[in-house]
Amino acid sequence: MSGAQREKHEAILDSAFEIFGQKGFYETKISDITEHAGIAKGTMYLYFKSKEELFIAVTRRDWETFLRNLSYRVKQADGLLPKLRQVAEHHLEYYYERKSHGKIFFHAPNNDSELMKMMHGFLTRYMAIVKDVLEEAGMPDPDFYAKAFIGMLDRLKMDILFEGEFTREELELRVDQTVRLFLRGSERELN
Amino acid sequence: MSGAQREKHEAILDSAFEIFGQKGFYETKISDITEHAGIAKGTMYLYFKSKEELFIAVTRRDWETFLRNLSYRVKQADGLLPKLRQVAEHHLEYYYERKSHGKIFFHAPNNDSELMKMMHGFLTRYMAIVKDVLEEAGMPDPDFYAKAFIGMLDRLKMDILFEGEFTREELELRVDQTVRLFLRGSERELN
Amino acid sequence: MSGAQREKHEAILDSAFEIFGQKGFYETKISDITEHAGIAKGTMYLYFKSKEELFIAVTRRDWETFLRNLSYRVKQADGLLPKLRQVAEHHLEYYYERKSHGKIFFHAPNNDSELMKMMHGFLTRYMAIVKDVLEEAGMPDPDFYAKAFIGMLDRLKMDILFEGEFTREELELRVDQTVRLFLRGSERELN
Amino acid sequence: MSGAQREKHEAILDSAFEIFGQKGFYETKISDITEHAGIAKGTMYLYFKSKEELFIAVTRRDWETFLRNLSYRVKQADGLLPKLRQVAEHHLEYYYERKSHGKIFFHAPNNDSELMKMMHGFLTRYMAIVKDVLEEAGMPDPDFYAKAFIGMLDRLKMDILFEGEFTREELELRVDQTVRLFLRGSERELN
DNA sequence: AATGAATGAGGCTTCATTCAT
DNA sequence: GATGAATGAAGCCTCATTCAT
Repeated sequence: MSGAQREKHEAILDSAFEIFGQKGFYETKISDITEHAGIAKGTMYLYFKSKEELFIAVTRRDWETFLRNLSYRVKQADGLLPKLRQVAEHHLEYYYERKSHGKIFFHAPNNDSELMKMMHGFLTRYMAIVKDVLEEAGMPDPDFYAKAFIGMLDRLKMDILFEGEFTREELELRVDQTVRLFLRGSERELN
Repeated sequence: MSGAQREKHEAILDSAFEIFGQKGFYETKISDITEHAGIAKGTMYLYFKSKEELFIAVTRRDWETFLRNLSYRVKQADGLLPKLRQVAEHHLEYYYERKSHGKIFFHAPNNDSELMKMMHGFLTRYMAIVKDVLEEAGMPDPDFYAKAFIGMLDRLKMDILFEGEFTREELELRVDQTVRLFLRGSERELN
Repeated sequence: MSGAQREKHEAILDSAFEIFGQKGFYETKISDITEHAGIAKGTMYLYFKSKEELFIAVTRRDWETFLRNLSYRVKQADGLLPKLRQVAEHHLEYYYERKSHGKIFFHAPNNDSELMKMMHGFLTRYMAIVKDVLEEAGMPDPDFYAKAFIGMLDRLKMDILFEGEFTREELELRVDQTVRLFLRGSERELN
Repeated sequence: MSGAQREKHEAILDSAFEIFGQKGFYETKISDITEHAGIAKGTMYLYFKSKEELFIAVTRRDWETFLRNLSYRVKQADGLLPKLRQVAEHHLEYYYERKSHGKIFFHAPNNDSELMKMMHGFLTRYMAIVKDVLEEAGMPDPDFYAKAFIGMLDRLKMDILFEGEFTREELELRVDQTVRLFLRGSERELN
C-alpha cells in the first residue's frame, strides 16, 4: 500500500469513527461515511470488505491506541497509587475526548463473532494491565479487584457521555475519589 | 382494554423481551416476535405503534420490575451493610436470570430520544435508591459513591453474561467481595 | 396457498416467462417483471426466494408442459412414422409459439447447479421419450438415433427463432423433410 | 500496431477466451481477464472499446479459425462421404477441444445486435460450406440437408461438453454413425 | 379484533469504465 | 503506452408498515 493509499485508509477510518460514533453501527449508512470522507461510495470497498469489516477496523484502531497509551502511562508511573491514578485518568480522559462519539460504545453489529472475539480480547488485555499493577503491589485476588476498579471507572463514563456540562476539573476530582474509594473504602467516611 | 386484550398485550411483550434479548433491536424482525407470540404481524400494530414503541414498552416493563423489586428488598433489609448486600445481590441476580438475553442491554435503537430519556430516568431512579441508602447511613457525597458502587456491580455483568459457567455460588461470592471492597477498600488487603 | 395466491403465482411466472424470454436472465431486472405483472417489487419475493429461483420455476413449468404435451401426442399416434412426426411437429411448434422468447433458451444464469441439474434431467426425459419410440420399433442403438433426431429438429429452431417470416406451412414442410431424412437418409436423393 | 502491441492484443484475447469460456459473459469480470493476462485493468481499454467488443473479438477469432480449418479440411477430402466425415470430425473435435469452455457457447451478451449479426453471419458461412459439399454431390434442397446435418452434429456437443468421460474413440464412433445416418437413414436398421 | 398479503423506500454492494500519473 | 485508484450508476433484496377482508 502506497503512502497516499495509507492516508486514504486512515481518512476512511477517521470518518467512520466519527459517524459510527455519532449514530451507531446500524443507523450509519456507508454513504454517510464516504460523503464525510469526501470520496465515492465504491472507494470504501477498495479498502474494506464490508460495513462490518470497517466497523471492526475502526474499533480495533481505537482500542489499540487506548491500550498502547495506557501501557505507556502505567509504565511511567511509580507505585500503586500513581499507577492507579494513571489508569483512572486515562480511562476517563478517553471518554472525555469521545463525548460526541458515545454511540460507538453501545451499537456494534450483532451476530458478528469476529467482533465479539476482538472485544473480548481487548477487555482481557485491559484487565491484564490493571491486574499486573495490583499483583505487583501484592494485592490478593487481583482479577476481582481489577474488574471492580474498571467497573467504577466505566460507570462514570455515563456521566461524561451524557452530561453535557461535565468539565475537565470534575474529571480530576473523579479520578481522586475513585482511587481513594478503591483503596480505602467508603466506610471510614461515615461519622 | 379487556382481559383477553391485556393478556395478548403481555404475550407480545413476553415474546418481544425474548427475541430482542437474544438478537438485539436491529437484528430482530417484527415477524420474529409475532411468530414467537403465535399471532399475525398486523396484530402487533393494534397494541403498539411501532417497533420502537414496542422496544420501549419492553424495556420499561423490565426496568419497572427491576426497581420495584429492588425497593422492596432494600426496605426489608436493615442497616447499611445488609442493604448494600441486597442491592448487589439484586443487581447480579438480574443479569444472572437474563444470561441468554444479553443483547437487549447492548442494542437499543439509536436516535430515539424517548428511549434515551427513559433510560436516563431509570438510571437516575436506580441511583437514587442507592443514594438514599448511603445518605441514610451518613455517607458524604452519596452521589459519587452510589455511582461507583453500581459501576462495580455492572462491570461484573460482563462475566455473568459472557462466561457460560458462571454459577450461583460465584454470584454470592462476588456480592460479598464487592460490598466489602466498597466499604473497606482494597488497601488493607496488602501485606 | 389460496386460489388468489395461486393466480398471482402464475401471473408472476407468466410475466417472468415473457420478460426473461425477451431479454434473457441477466438483462432482466426484477422490476421489469413485477411492473409487467402489475405488482410491487417486494411481492415477487413472497412467492419466490430469489431471481434465480424464479428463473428456475419458469423454466421448470415450461419444460414440464413441453414434456407432458409430447407424451400425450406420442401416445395418441400409432406406428413409428406417425410418432416421429408428432415429435417433430411438437418440437418445432414449441419454438414457433415462442418466436419472441428466444432469449430464454440461451441465457440462463451460470453457476447455478440446481438449474443445470434440472436442465439435464429434462433433456434426459425428452430423449427417453424419443428413445422409447425408436426402441419400440426395433431400432438398434436408440440412444444415438434419438439424439440425432432431436439434434436435427433443434437446429431448425434457429430458423424459426431468427427468421421473422417463418410460416406455419414451412413448419409442416420441415417436419416432413426431417422425418424422411431421419428414416431414409439423404443418399437416395442423389441422382 | 507494433509487434509488441499485437502480442498483447492476442494475449488479451487468449485470456478472454479462457475466462469467458469458463464463466460466460455475464459472470466474467474484466479484472478476471486482465489478471489472467497479467496486465492492468485499464490496459484492456487501450485495445478494446468495451467488454462487449472484447467478447465479440474473441468470438470472431474463434469462429474464423473454425471456418478456416473447416474449409481446408473439406478441400483436402475428395468425394461426398469423405467430405462429410471431415465436417463431422471437425465439428466434434472443435467442442472436444473446448470441453472446459462450454459456457462461451451459452452465455453471450444479449441485446447486442452486432454480435447477433456476426453469429448469424458465421452460421450462414458454416452452412454454405456444407451446402456446397452437398450441392456438388447433386443433393436436392441442400439448404435443408445442410442444416439437418449440422443439427445432428450440434446435438452431440451436449454429450461432449457435459459428459466428463467422453473419449476420443467415442468421438470417432459418433462421426461414423452420424454420417451414416445422414446418408442412409435409420429405417434400414429395423428388422 | 385479527389477519397476512402487499407495498415500496432504502441500503449494501458490484463492477465497467475513466483518467491522472 | 501502461497503470490501477477512483467513480457512481444500477440492481437485488429486506422488512416495517398498511389495509382490505
